Amino acid sequence: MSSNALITLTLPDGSTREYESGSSGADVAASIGARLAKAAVAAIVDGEVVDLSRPITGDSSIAIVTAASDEGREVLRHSAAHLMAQAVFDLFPGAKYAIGPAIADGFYYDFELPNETRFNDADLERIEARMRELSAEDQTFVRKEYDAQSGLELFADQPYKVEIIRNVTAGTAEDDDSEEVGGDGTVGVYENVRSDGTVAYVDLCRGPHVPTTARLGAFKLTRVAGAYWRGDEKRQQLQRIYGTAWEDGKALAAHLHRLEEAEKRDHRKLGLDLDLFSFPEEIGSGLAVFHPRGGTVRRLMEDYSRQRHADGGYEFVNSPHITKSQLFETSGHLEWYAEGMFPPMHLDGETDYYLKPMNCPFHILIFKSHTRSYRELPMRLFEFGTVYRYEKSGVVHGLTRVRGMTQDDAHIFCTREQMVEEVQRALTFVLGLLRDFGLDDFYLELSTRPKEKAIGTEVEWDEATDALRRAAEPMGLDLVMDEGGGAFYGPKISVQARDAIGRTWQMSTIQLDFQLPARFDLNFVGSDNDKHRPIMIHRALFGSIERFFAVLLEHYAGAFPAWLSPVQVSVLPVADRHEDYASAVATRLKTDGYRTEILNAHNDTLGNRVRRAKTQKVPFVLVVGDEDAEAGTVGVNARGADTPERAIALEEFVGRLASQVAERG
RNA sequence: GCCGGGAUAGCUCAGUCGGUAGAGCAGCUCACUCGUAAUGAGCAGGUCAGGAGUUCGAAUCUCCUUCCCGGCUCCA
Repeated sequence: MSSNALITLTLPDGSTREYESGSSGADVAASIGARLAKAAVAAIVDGEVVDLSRPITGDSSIAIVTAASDEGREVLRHSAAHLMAQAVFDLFPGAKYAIGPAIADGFYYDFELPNETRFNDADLERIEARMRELSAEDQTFVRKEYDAQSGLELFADQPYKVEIIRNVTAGTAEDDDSEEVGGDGTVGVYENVRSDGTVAYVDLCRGPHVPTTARLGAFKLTRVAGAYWRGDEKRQQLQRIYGTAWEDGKALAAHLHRLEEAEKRDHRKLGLDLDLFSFPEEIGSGLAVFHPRGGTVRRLMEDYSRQRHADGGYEFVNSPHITKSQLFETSGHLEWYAEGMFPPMHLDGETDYYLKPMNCPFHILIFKSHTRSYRELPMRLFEFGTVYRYEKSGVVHGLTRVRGMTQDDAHIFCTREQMVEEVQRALTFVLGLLRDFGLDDFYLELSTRPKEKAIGTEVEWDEATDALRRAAEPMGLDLVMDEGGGAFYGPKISVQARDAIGRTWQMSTIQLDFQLPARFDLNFVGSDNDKHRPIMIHRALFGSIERFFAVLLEHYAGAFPAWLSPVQVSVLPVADRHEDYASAVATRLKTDGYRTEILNAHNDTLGNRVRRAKTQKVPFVLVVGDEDAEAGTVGVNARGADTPERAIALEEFVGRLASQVAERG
């Protein structure tokens, strides 16, 4: 093809332009405008994101990627990971590098340092400073392609790169490898080239990258962490450095600001500030106590849940916290789940006792206490069951990951014919319940048979998994697969909820189980007078009350809706002489069951008391003075309202509060 | 469990070179009695997470334990 052959490129707006064959994205950007050329970091040619410098040799569609786009930021972050690795090599000679992808909001790179050296926080500053120097050198990212053999030679002293190349060429690539190498057998390599033409850094990489390191400025290294090679705890632990990178300083600052805002919602901080719960060191890791205010919220959650379960056809049961080991031997927990259990209590001359990590075996025994008829099915047994799990020390986290928790747990015993309908019914039930608590953005996840820890046959698992899928599909929600994520006894559907700032939380789980009924030899008498084996559905809707509490706390940033607020109304007399009236107002509210406190004038100014109530995120602050005592009114300062209202008739306020609470607002 | 970082008053934090601790807020008392996000003064509050070691002397240096934070793995 001659150098002046023309190609036709189609721009995103549908217009076409002609260029010389071999023109690059950079040429196209420059021909459109100087500003675009400056902002460009990559190009999308026929749907594929490529380097700006990649020559285009045929008619194509093209879009210029600027840094301020999702694709652009990904390129930026991936390039920043290379820059970081280069800085690490400069400062830590002999380092080995593994993988360094872009991730949500940032990037990381995994390293192995010689002599078991570890990065510390001070190293992050040095590495970041070195990155800035390298960025200032304006090194060019240059793509090269090699065959596999040359690639292996090039990275001969880099065992992780060698493993990646071998995997790709052997066709056994793992997911991460596609970040690094193209799928066509060629090994893509990027070099960072200095202005004098020398090569400063080489990496195995699919790309694309920004044109030069000077494009990378708005970045920050955030933390250092251990990470297992291939995410496998049986393999080498590497040193991972996380960073974030953005199109400009303003976007970086905005990101850091978002992190700060999310920190303000942290349930651990809010739990302290609002006096809801604590984790006394004396009790032990992952074991919470709920204070009166937190206890109130929890009671309200439980009360509402009980009412819904009663309406939903559940029967209430109760079971102890400990049991003889035999029960968990029969259930398979001691074989499959022992590492999640607290060690046993040894009693002289008796069998061992265990704290329960799950409620299911107990509910099974309740089912088994009689001969059951098909007429009793589906039997739905519900309990707020407190369980204890020996979580590994590094995973305990606030209320979302604890060692003692209460599940809103139920086990549904039903026939094979009923199971799809029962799962569907449970899904509908949970979505309604979660919506009542103010969550309304969901998707579903279907977790399948674990690779190693699973009981039962493939056929049973397939049937159970298929039943869950059939139940989930009509819900009209996205269904995401989670291969290998099921429990040891059955697959599960989990409901994932997005909160007010877009984070997702695993809430409810619904599991279908053919195994435990068999292990416990459960049966019921059918209409044919024969024995049949029931199916079991395990389901917890809040997940755990502790976790759900944390999710709500973060979702609402501590400002619980009025129906859940530990204190719904604070009554503030303007001066001591209004105490009697304030007391009368409070009594009136308490008569209707509203949680009301009085903040008296003694020792404290009105302004400060308003502040205290507002800080505690009380939904309604009532200020009562001479005019109110005279007229039977209140001043209403509603949470979130711009200005307080004056002279509202007490009964009018009560009505307003009543309707808000009734609507669970 | 693994890697990194931590623990000083109820909370947030300061504490220099190793010489046994300090502030603000919260609490209590008194004064003030006030109409919508911090009135003033005073008082009290600490085995510096726990233990061992080094030292004439440890909040400070070393080791162990507990607990917390950020990740990895795991998970409701």
